[in-house]
Amino acid sequence: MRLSTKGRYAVTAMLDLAIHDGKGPVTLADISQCQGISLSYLEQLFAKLRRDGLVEGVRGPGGGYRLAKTAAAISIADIITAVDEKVDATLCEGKENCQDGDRCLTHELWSSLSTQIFEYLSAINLAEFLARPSVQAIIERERASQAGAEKMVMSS
Amino acid sequence: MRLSTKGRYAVTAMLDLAIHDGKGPVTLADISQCQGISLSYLEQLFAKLRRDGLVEGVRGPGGGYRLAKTAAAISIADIITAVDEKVDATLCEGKENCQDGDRCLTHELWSSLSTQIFEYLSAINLAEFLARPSVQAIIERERASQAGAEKMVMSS
DNA sequence: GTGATTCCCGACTGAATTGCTCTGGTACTG
DNA sequence: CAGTACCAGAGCAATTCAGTCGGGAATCAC
Repeated sequence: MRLSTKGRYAVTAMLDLAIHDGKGPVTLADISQCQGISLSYLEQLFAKLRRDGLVEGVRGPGGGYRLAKTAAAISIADIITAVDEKVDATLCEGKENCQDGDRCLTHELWSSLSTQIFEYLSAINLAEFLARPSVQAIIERERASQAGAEKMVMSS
Repeated sequence: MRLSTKGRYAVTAMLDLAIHDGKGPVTLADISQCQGISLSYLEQLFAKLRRDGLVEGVRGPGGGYRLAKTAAAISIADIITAVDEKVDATLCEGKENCQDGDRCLTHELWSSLSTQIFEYLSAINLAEFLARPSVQAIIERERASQAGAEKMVMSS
């Protein structure tokens, strides 16, 4: 269980998809431009998200990515474990029993804590997260600035 | 806020110190042997822990490290931030307002989540963690094997 | 069909970080 | 003073991060 910028990119992008859920797929180019990260790097992240069945791609013009499940069925933990391939490859994978016997605490103490963080993140799904007031405020602010830039779209 | 093996080493070592709290300092050589990591690496970690006022060293024979505060006054978050110097240096440090205006979710969504994890880890202190049944079970098992190896100590 | 758009896939790279070693100190105690 | 233990810094192999490049394959508009 790692918690790095890689996971942040993935979570933010997934939230982006969740917002546009039901309103057509979102292209990686848009996410790339908005988040300020390279398109190829995003492609690598989404390849993992796709392998884990979290998103599905729609090819061709007007295509992009959309959520493969409902927003409520995708947890933050799902996203992070998908991209941050968990390397809990501890030195002693359960077999070590600390046989020198003096003062020893094995990794079990840590994994106990790590599991709790994982369960905590598992309890948060995209739909619930988006419904939070603090998050809604950001989205509303986004929507306001989006209306201001609507002249660029010229379709609707 | 990162969550890697570095933090795990530190937390596990600090739990080790908390268990032996009041029973004399613990040497790094012991922790090094038991956790299976190098002594110099441990020294680096403990240098950071000491700089943050979490532990204090006792020099000379019979010396070692002990907690600088009570176990209840040290949270897991304290330990992790001490060794895992937080690099939440996001690209746009609050000033970016995502002005291309289309579909954009900034780092604020992530930091909202990151803050919650931090607060969650802040709420757990060493004393409370050690008092948990699952952790106590491990300690008791340790103590049993320690009694088995008591012949090596020959002092008590 | 043709071409444009978009996803898909793999390899490669420079920089940073991790985990660790080595060397040489300094402070304290018996 | 000799041994134990902390303190400090350079350095190093492996891994990861973030990104680049180049080429495919599916889909839609025409």
